[in-house]
Amino acid sequence: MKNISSKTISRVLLCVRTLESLMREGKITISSGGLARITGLTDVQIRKDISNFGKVGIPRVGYNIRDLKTVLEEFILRKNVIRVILFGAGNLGKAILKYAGFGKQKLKIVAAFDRDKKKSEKVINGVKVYPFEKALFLIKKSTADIGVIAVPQEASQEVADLIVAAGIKSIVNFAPVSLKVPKEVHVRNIDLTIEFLSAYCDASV
Amino acid sequence: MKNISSKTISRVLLCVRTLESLMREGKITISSGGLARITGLTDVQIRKDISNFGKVGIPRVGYNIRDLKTVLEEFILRKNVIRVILFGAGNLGKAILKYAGFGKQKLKIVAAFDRDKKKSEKVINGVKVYPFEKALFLIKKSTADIGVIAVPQEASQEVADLIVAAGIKSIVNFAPVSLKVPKEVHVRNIDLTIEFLSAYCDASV
DNA sequence: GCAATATCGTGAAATTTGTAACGATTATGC
DNA sequence: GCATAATCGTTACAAATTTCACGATATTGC
Ligand SMILES: NC(=O)c1ccc[n+]([C@@H]2O[C@H](COP(=O)([O-])OP(=O)(O)OC[C@H]3O[C@@H](n4cnc5c(N)ncnc54)[C@H](O)[C@@H]3O)[C@@H](O)[C@H]2O)c1
Ligand SMILES: NC(=O)c1ccc[n+]([C@@H]2O[C@H](COP(=O)([O-])OP(=O)(O)OC[C@H]3O[C@@H](n4cnc5c(N)ncnc54)[C@H](O)[C@@H]3O)[C@@H](O)[C@H]2O)c1
Repeated sequence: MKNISSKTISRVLLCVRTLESLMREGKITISSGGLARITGLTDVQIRKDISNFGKVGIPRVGYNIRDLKTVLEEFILRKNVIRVILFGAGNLGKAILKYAGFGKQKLKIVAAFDRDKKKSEKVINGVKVYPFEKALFLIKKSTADIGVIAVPQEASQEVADLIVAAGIKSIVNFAPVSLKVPKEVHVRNIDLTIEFLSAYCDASV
Repeated sequence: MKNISSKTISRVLLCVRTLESLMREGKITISSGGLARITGLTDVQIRKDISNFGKVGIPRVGYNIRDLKTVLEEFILRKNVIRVILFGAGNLGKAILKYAGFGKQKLKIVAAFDRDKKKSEKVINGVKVYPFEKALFLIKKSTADIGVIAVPQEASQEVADLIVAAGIKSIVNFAPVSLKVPKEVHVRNIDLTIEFLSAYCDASV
């Protein structure tokens, strides 16, 4: 398969989300132009992204929504359940644990860890919060696909090291710190401060 | 001034965050190579980004941390306080309200709104949560720079329309919905589902 | 059945973004 | 003071990404 760029992946996931929403509305087909109007992407971009995965469209008709969703998901997700492990059950971690929307997609939070005894040993929205000390042992037994870091910045590198040691290859990092990880491990940083400031700057600069 | 791309802005904000951290450590100067090692960017990219804003560096020495930070902030932030208005004081909204880190940067949450009577009329971390009905009136009086949407997806377009009506030009949208806004309004979408899935796909596809 | 038309898929052109190379400049050590 | 070395700023080059243009194809209406 061709190398799919990170930008393409984000756009395709946006399309998948939109296709799901169209399915819920009972729609059967959608054109690249229609998807473009909803998502804010361009029609050509959508067709080109889709063309990475084969020929799914029907000229003069567009795409069958269910088929397109299936094809896109098969190529980029390729698993029915993507297993997430969460570090830090503080303000942000709890919001993530309580969010029902992940399950509707293929994301499943399989465990959470917190160093604070008052927070661990609880169950939030069906997910058990374990004490941090047990993390390495438990993670190694149950392979996870993604590690999410929602701990204070001082602890974030230590947690990243543990995630790497457990053999997990994807990290989502909410701490405002640039993590050091081996190059085969992929980190996606979400620093909300930077996101907010970028939103402001993009509009004003 | 030249047109600064959105990517440059994100990188510069990352550098500013790093410079702050270096200042706290008591460092005085840093080279582009040093910044590159910490941030994961490349030294050339950093020098090129900085060159958008003038000549701040000293050959053979690098950059004075305080000076560089000042120059970068002056050019891209240009305000001492960036005022944020938050919609939705649910799980995510509360996490945002309780986060102390925004204030250390120049972000200030000036008001929050929630439709649920049980949540409004409270004060969280010094920020008052108002009932949603009062939003348009209150926002128009106190101009804000950014509107943050942390309401359920059904309500997100309605809230976006209100933010637009209040004359705010930047939106950060956490709802998994593509908003319709006039083209002069800038939307930054943060769909955590897509972020998590992207992190997984980037590492595996 | 056939012309008309909407839409797909795609190679080529244009634009944007990132990289490499290198002269210019300043501190350091002798 | 002068050679040396580190680092900046910038120009030229390369790679990635987006946009354009258009041929191919399936449906619709007559
Ligand atoms: N809340 C926000 O809106 C927000 C915004 C921007 C950035 N962040 C960043 O996200 C991270 C989490 O923020 P928060 O507001 O949830 O903080 P928080 O203090 O509410 O929660 C952090 C949790 O991590 C736990 N913890 C500490 N060390 C740990 C370890 N080694 N392993 C497991 N758990 C550990 C703490 O006990 C605590 O429960 C921070 O790095 C913060 O800078 C948060
Ligand atoms: N929590 C997460 O980790 C997470 C993850 C991904 C996406 N999201 C998205 O973020 C948004 C918020 O998520 P949440 O978990 O905080 O949901 P939540 O249900 O906990 O909170 C939503 C809040 O918005 C309020 N609200 C409803 N309509 C409103 C209106 N018109 N104006 C003001 N307030 C209104 C509700 O009363 C509620 O308090 C949702 O769109 C969700 O899909 C959240």
